[in-house]
This record gives sequence, C-alpha cells and structure tokens, in this order.
Amino acid sequence: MSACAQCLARQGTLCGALDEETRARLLAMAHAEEHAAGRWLVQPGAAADAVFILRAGHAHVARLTHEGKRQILAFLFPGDFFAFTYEQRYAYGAWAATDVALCRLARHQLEGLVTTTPALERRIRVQVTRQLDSVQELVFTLGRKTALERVASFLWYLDYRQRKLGRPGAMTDIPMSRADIADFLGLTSESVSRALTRLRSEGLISLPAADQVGILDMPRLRSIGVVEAEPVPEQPPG
Amino acid sequence: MSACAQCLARQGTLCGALDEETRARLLAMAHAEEHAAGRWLVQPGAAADAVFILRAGHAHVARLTHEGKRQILAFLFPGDFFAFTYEQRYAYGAWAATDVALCRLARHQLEGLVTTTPALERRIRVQVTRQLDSVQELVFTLGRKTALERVASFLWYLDYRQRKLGRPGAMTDIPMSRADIADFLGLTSESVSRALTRLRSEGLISLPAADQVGILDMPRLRSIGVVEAEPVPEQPPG
DNA sequence: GATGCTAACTGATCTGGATCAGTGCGGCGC
DNA sequence: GCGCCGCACTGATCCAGATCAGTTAGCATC
Repeated sequence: MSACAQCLARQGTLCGALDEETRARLLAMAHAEEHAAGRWLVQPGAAADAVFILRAGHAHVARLTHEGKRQILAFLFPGDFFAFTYEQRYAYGAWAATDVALCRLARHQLEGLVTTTPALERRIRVQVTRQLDSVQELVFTLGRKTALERVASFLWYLDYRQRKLGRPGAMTDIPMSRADIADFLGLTSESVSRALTRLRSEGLISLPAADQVGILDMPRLRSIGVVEAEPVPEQPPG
Repeated sequence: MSACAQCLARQGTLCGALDEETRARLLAMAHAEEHAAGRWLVQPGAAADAVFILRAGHAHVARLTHEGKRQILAFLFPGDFFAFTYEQRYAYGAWAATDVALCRLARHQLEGLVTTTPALERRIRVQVTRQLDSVQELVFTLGRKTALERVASFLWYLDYRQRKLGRPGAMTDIPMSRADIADFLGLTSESVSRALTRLRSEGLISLPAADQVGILDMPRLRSIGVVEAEPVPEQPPG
C-alpha cells in the first residue's frame, strides 16, 4: 500500500467517503513527499498550483508581515488538507513544525477529476465550508475573548482534535511552542504562559510537562473558553 | 421580471455565470422576501434549512455571547449570499441593518439542483472559498493590527466593495454605525471614532458626514492598513 | 424654533496584556 | 559530569485601547 493510499482512505477527511474508483484516480495523481521540520511547505506568495493533504507530523498555515509579525491561521493535523484556493498565488504560507509527510495533488489534475466527479466536488465543498466555520470561530476568539478565555478554548480545541484522531488518553499533547500558540491566539508567549499558570493554579488543568496538559475540569474549562453562542429569541445587542 | 431574477443574473455572484436553464431552475425555487430594518434574517441557533442572497439593503453576519458581546463576522452587500452551512443549525445570525430584500432558496431544493449541475456546484465552491479567504483576512486584522491599522484597512475594504458594485463617486458610503464597525474590528466605538479623527487630522481622509468618507490619500491609507503579506524567500520568524 | 432623542465625538482615567528583564530547567554535545 | 542553549516561566513596568463621563451635532416632533 503506497504512502498516500492510507491517508486518502482516512474517514472524515477529504476523500474518506468516496467510491473505490475515484479514490484510485486520486491516488494515481497523488505524489508522496517528505519534508524536514522548519521549512515552508507552501511559500507565501508562490503560484497556487497544488493542494496538499498532511499525512504525518504537524504544520501550520500562517501569514506574515514585513515587520516580522506573524498570524497563524490554522494548525494542521494528519488528514487535514490545505493550500486550496482559487487565487493565482497563495496569500498565506504553510510551515512544517515537525518533520512531515504529505500527499501533493496538482491543482489542474485535481480540477479535472473534480469536474467529472460530483461526489468529490461535494466532499471538497463540505471540507471548505467546515474550514470556514472554524476560521469564523477563530475570528470570534480574536475579536471578543480575553487572554484566559482564548487559552482555555485553545486547550479545548487541542483536546477535541486529538480525540477525533483517536487518542483517548488522559493527557493532551501540545505539539507546538508557546510562541506558536500566541501567534494563533493574537497574544504573546508570556501571556500564554501566564494564562496556563493561572488555569493550573485554579485546578482546571495539570501541566506535567511543557508539551502536555491534563484537563481536570472540562466543564469549567469549556465555560471559561467557549463562551457559547446562544439562540437569541428576539432583539439584538446593538 | 421577478424580484429575484435580477439578483440571480448579477455577475460575479453566486449565479452570474450560469447557463439559462440552471438560472431558470434557481429562479423557480427562489422565494422573494422583504424584511424591515432591525430584525434577524437568520436566527442564531435556528435550523439551517435555507440559503439567502441579499438583493437590496445592508445586513451583517454576527455571533453573540450570553454577556451581550457581539462579533460581526461579515458585512453583507447586495449580491452576497449567506447562511450556507452543512451543520444542522446556524452557529451565527444574520441581522438586517436596513430594510432588506432577499432571495430565499430552500436548502434541500438547492442541494438537489446542485448534485445534478456541476457548474452550480463549482460556483458555490468558488464563492465559499472566497469567503474563506476574506475571513482569514479578518483573522489577521484582529490578531495582529493596531486600532488605526484596523480602521484604515476597513475603509479600504468599504471602498473596494462599493467600487465593485459600480459606484465610482469620490465619496464612499459608511452604511453602518460606529458600534457595528467596532464589533467587526474587535474594538469599541470610541476607538473607531478616535482612529477616524486621527486619519482625518493627518489628511488621509475627509469626513463630510458621519456616514461618508472621502479617501484623500489611498496609497498611504493602504500602507497603514493593509500590512501586505510578503513572499518570504526562506526562514520563518518563529 | 424649542424639545427631546440618538449617535458621534472627545477628554480623563483605568487596566489587560505587551514589553523588558531576568531566572529556571531540560536536552544535548563533548 | 559539565557547560551550553533554547524555551518556559515569572516579575516589573509601560502603554494602547477600554471604560466612564460628558459634550456636540443632527433630526424628528410638536
């Protein structure tokens, strides 16, 4: 079984629910790649000619400014696809945080298959819509949450992602640095540290190592972090 | 010509580039609606059973918290479609800022047409991807820009949207309140006012009325606001 | 054209998170 | 084992933007 086959068969991702034939065709055009940690997988501003699926490792999508500011737009977990756009060039870059393995799909090839395969088209639409929902979630976090709320919701999100990948352990990995978390949440690494310390001192989490959290009180963590949207019967705030 | 026909024929939107037959079918399932200012067009948390296209007026997509905080996720202009999701319920609401006119498309009907019409499927995918790009832009704004930068980029955005709708006048309308702008940019209305005052006092804009700006120095406004992503040759910041 | 009423603006003060400046610690090379 | 290096944490100070408190400018109503 080729390197890409397994990742294309994964449930709940781009191709999981597709029929055999379509998956075989995708597999035929998929190009397996490996990259070392600390490299651009997608160069910001490069010609947008391919779509990728992360097979293994951790990566993130980020936008940079000329002053060296960075905003991480998404953390990528195995099975996630990225670099999908209709623009000529990528507005953002994708960075390998660890050693990673990818499937690369040439955009024009994929586009060809998509036009003759409604089921694939639909899968892509579902995935892009999901991504839209999750970025809107991030907008809310950045616009209207305090530092503590941001970190609490981030821990919930980390746990959720890892649970979905099927790791039911008591501990949740933190596979990125404090600086990465800060650049995702619109904070500094110091603020992330302080928020974690505070959550620990209040007994919501344990921090046995810098890259591991144990969530001790999920309901309270959720209530601090998630700030649930509520079905409003009538009348707006503004 | 029915109320919806014109909006379905509009170029650059959901249905602009479709063939006659598909457009006729869409038109057949489109239900024209009008709503007064200050009402929910889409109730947050309501069953997600329809998709809408804004025909006339202004509206916005917003998420609320139980503490009365609000984050506006997008301002809607004529031709925009919204409330498109694969979830059971809307995570966000859409609010009529002025009197509005809509086309309503029942989700199950649209879904049926979409599966047999690749061109429509593709149009939706392009639109959703564009929305994703613009929300990512907002993430960057909220995560890494100062108040002045946010307001400057917002004015550029307003001007861009209105230019695209074909209003080449020297003045740009501001069809929403300062509080709305604040809730979009993650600020307070006071901060929005101060930023506008400062941009005016530095000669970048004129403010003949509260709901109109004249952009006097677009290059400088862009350079303050847009903080362009730059194609990085190698090496990350983190 | 006086009387409210609402939204925009502005000034004074407060504060959450940034910034600056360390300390502590775990992993790695020698 | 020991020194080095990089990251996480923590303490002290600073500051951008929030908050609080008016003032001003339309605009509708009588």
